[in-house]
Amino acid sequence: MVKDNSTEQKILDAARSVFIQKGLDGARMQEIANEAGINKALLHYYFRSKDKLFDRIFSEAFDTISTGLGDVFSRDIPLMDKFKNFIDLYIDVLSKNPHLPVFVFGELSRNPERLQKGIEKNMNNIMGPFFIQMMQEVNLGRLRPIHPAHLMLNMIGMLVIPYVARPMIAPILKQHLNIDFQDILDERKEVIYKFISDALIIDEK
Amino acid sequence: MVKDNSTEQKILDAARSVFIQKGLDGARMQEIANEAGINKALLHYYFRSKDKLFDRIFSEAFDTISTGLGDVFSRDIPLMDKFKNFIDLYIDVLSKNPHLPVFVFGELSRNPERLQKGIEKNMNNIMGPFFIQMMQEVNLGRLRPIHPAHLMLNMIGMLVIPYVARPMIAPILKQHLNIDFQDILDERKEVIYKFISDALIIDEK
DNA sequence: GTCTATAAGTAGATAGAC
DNA sequence: GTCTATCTACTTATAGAC
Repeated sequence: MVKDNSTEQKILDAARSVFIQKGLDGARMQEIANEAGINKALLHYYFRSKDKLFDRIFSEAFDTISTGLGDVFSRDIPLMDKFKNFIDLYIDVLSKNPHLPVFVFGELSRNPERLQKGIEKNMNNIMGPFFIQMMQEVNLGRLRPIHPAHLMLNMIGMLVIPYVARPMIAPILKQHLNIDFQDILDERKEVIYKFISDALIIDEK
Repeated sequence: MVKDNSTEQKILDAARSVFIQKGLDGARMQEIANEAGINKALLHYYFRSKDKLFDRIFSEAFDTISTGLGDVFSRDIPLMDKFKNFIDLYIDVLSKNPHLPVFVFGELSRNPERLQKGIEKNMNNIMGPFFIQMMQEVNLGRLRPIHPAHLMLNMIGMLVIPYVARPMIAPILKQHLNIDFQDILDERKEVIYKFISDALIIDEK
């Protein structure tokens, strides 16, 4: 993540930290300057305005959160392996960037025009073949029928929810059941894959 | 929702609308005053400060989003019926308040101390019996084993994700597959219930 | 209760020295 | 490139008339 110790890089690291924690409206240029160990004027020297600096951070975050959707689903492997790879990859990304979903979804909901154009073009080549592959498995009687869009929603929901709802759920689990949320997080990969396998795969006994 | 046309109620309606759309930091007292058809001074007359007004709105939102967790799970009915009731209730709440999850999760992630104390106490009476009921079904060989905490995460994730990620997913579905997101939303109740049924229930053929 | 006017503080952004 | 000092605009909050 950290390329070097140049001022620009220090600014980006500080901006990332502050923007993701406080959001566009809650972030202060002064705080970013402090965290970068410089002053406000230098921020404006490198990035003309708060909005421009934010755009940079948001684009980066958006790229991170849409990682793998392309790579994983375009590989020529069995469907369930795609799901497994997707789950593993996504949990790894999220565990390294736990606040990313709230940040991206929040800023996107207040300003949907931020949606990047790049993603959409790449999608065409991915979604088509993936949908066809799912239809085939269904027709072969190996998968219970479900619309691919719903399945993707289900997977993404199960993947993202622990990070999004953590401040709400972690205290409840701890207080009433003495469960550490981190233990739950550690089990998510296996649990989610098993859950969708059980839901999808038709047992042929 | 609207009790009467009193000034206080007009303020609360306006504040709810603005705060949920823009968040605490993005909201402006002037905008709330405009939307309520009054001036800023009157806002401070009714609610001493922006923070106090926000607290009121957030508490209300938090109550709404934690609706039913109690009612549904404490009723003495079969486990799968509880899930079905929970899904139906939650989707109804969300379809009437589609921006609530992003709002609550966002504000809570920036300020976890907002978590209400009330919820936690009620939880004790609910979670215990529900967990026991699940264990029994598992021991009877009717449900595939899964930790109740994971199951709840899975359900909540699948329920909430369409509303949270809508600005990101809706354009993709529309552009590449010509699917209206509203059609997906209309199918969620049935899809989610079927998905968890297929995942949980052991077929006894 | 409701208004106008204004105070007090803070934000992003720039000027200009070094 | 980096700094200090400052401008301008905006925001919450209050004072005080009606």
